[in-house]
Amino acid sequence: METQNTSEMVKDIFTGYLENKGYRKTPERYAIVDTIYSHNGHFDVESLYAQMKNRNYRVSRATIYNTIDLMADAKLLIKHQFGDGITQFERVYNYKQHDHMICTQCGKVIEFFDDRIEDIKQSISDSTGFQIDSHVVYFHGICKECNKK
Amino acid sequence: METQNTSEMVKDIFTGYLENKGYRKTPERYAIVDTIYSHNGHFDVESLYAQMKNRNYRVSRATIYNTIDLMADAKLLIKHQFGDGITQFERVYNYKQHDHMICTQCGKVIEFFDDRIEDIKQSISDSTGFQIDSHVVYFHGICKECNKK
DNA sequence: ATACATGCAAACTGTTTGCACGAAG
DNA sequence: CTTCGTGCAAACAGTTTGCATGTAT
Repeated sequence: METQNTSEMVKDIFTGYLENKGYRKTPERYAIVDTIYSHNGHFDVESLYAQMKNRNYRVSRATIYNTIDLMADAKLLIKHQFGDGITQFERVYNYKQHDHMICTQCGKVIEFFDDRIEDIKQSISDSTGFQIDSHVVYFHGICKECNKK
Repeated sequence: METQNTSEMVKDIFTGYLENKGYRKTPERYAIVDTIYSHNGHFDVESLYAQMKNRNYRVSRATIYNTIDLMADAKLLIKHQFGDGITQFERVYNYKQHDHMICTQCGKVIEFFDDRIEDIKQSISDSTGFQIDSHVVYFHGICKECNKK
């Protein structure tokens, strides 16, 4: 099962990260990693907190913030600020590279993919000496549905 | 003088926008537009507020927020959230189209330009029916200087 | 046994809101 | 004269911080 594998892989990467940095392997941290990797979409801290409550995990918001930072550092998730004021996150390991279009009318976020972005990263990196680890691309505009109205 | 022209053009666009929307032409709004277009770089609300105080303009933060929203709507500025929690803005009219690289180590923001991004926008727009008005591209990584250390 | 991580609540910060006053139309 | 915009301060929301307790090492 593919999901199973991803989940295991992520746990291993995270364990390696913690060991490497000398951080402790607490059950709370693993519970958070697990919950995040149990679904694909974007999420914010508040809904993650609610979801973990539902699963009967007892973790505080502070620990969620802390663990999210660790995961971002370990390249297991990425932070988004689409402009509505709420910071969103999404898992990044083994999930198809993609970018986002945001409708300025209805707020919908649509994913798209274009591999020319990798080419651009390569050449900018080559010409500037800036080592590019990750990227974020947002296209703002009016989605198909809103445009019909 | 080129700056003079830009400033005049922007004022005209803004006036047209206000008239079109039926909003009032208040001195505070023009003072804010003027101050923003008196420099090029990124800025946040707090530093703009301070700068206007120095110029002896009396405007409240609330009015700054309000006017910034109008300018964004009029496509005279763009909003950035580079990830440090502070929302930054930058003028956009008659300023070379560019994007940003953010050093995750020292926080530096470097501008770069690549016109292939326009090609991508075009083809994504064609294939999805999403009307793309503007874009934001962030490359995250380690800048040349930090990489030397 | 010794820090480090957690939970909780209080503190903090950037932004929004409500209201009375002032000015644009 | 009417209504919208402003200034001010209070409210708000998301995030960070401090401290006592718990627990991984």
